[in-house]
Amino acid sequence: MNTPSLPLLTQLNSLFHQAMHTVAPSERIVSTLERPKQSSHGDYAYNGALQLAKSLKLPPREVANKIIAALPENHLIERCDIAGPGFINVFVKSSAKQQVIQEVLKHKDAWGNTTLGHDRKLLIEFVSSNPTGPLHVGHGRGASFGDSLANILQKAGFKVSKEYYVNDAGRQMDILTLSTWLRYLALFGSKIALPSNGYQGEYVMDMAKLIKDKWKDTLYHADEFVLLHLDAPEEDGPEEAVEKYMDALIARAKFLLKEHYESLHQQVLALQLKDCQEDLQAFGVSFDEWFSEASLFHSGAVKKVVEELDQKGYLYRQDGALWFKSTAFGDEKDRVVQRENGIYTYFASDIAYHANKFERGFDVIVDVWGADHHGYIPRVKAALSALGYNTERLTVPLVQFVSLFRGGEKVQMSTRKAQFVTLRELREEVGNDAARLFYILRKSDQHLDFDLDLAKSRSNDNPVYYIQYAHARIHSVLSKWAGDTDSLVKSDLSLLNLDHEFNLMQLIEDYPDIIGAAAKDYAPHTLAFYLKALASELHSYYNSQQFLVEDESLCRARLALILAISMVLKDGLKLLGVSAPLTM
RNA sequence: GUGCCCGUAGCUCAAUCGGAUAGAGCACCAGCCUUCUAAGCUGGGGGUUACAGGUUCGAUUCCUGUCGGGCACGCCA
Repeated sequence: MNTPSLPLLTQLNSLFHQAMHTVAPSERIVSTLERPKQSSHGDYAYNGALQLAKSLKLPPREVANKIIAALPENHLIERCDIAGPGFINVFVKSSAKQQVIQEVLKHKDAWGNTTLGHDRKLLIEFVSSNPTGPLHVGHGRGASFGDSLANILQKAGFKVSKEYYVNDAGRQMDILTLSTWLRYLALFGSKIALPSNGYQGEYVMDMAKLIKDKWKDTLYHADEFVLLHLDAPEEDGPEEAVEKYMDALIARAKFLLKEHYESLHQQVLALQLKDCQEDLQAFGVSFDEWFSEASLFHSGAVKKVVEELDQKGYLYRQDGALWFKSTAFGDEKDRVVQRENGIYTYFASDIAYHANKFERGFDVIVDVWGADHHGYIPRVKAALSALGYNTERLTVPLVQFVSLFRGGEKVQMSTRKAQFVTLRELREEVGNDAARLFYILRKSDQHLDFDLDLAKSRSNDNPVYYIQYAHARIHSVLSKWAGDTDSLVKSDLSLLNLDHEFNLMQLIEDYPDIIGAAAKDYAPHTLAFYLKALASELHSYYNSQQFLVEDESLCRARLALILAISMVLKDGLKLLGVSAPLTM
């Protein structure tokens, strides 16, 4: 029966599925219809005959004939041609193509929703930068990618939770706390230099000032007490000595500050987290959960998960440390979970964290990581396998590095010297919309060359404006028309028979499949390219035809089409975190 | 040295998880505003998909090797 709310492609696939079943009841061919590259090859092409030919021991073109003959009665297909080695080229009736406009106008921003996810619970973790300093442009890519992907997955029918893993335990936080304290002491005239492996950024001094304002001299200790029996290593000395000196300073801070150390630690963490949250919020990125690493220690989850691995016989002791036999699960070498000094490694808390993700009942778990962490994946999966979890439910899309270009020159960045461009600076320079879009304009696992000049340019070279302009143009026309847009759903769509118009109908017809493909491949860039193509076709149509024509029926039909396009543009941009202005 | 990723037009990148004649944008050349926004449109030239084999009806896509580039190889996170 006719079910108009199903996308055209779904209905056609169903017809061919039935035909295939008639021709070869025992075969299970999963071929689906595709858009051919050339329009002369029909609106859709089917390659099922090619796939079936071998097992039926018949020429493909003959099989194609049988399939066509077996197609059920329908009002969608105009005709089928057999072409090339045995493709079936399907030509769809105009009325079936025009129908999509009404569908979009009826469903509005629900057009494109798919049931791919089947309401499965999905957890996506991204950014998860150490709260030890401002987010930089690399984190921005992870934020843009993760948030856009989360939106797309949600539209594709998953129940999505977004999570940020806060590394609030461990040595890095201690180093930040100490760095802040030394800067604080300097405000009282201290001469102690910040070690080279401390945090050098200006934000550390800002925190120091803030803490001095708040706590006055509560945390002050004279240099001779801070440095008692401690010798600062030479500036270009061995790295090991510098690390040792840092640990000694941290121990000294804990000793001198007593319970105040923990307060300072908490204060520093809170300030950094707040900064990070505000930054991301302004970037249009929000999270459902900020998951604390420290909570895994406090709850005993880390200890528990290590004990469980031990009970299952996957741990052994060597050189004083506790090792996990990850080689038993395909990893290159075994990994330490507890150091000789009794402290758990980051790996240990990460096992506990991922076990926790599984225990919370997510069907699909997505970790968005920087590509430099790719070597870390096998050991996490190994540990989860050892604990009995199905690691096929965990996927780890990798996000590659970002290089900034200004005036054709690469902008030099160095974490060591704290010479990195922050996400905040980038947003201020190019704006949120350009930043969000440029980040996902490349496949995530490819290096990204971010052209700052292009992102700022108000020209046709800039894809952000190009897409937004298409949306604004449509609304400019609609506001000039000044009619009731809700009434356009009743337009006579059979009047739309130009090539441009059919091209546009085809594009908005494809929107659900684009969402599905982007969700399946974890590839938001697919959506960005689609929106560029849709904007391009709209601009082309705009230049070739007048919309506000005297013939009222034709005028309303064309307005219905462009209104539908504006809805898809707006929805797609929203998924990517980009605004859709009504005027520009 | 070992593992993972990548190599497509002069440049930046796509290519519907093996499909038909590999596509866009930039740059270059030639055109389009007394008409709904020219932040736009129309037309043109440009390729041995790094290289060599293999798998099959069919390969940019899958396999092997070579060359070239990136990343990772800690009791760091």
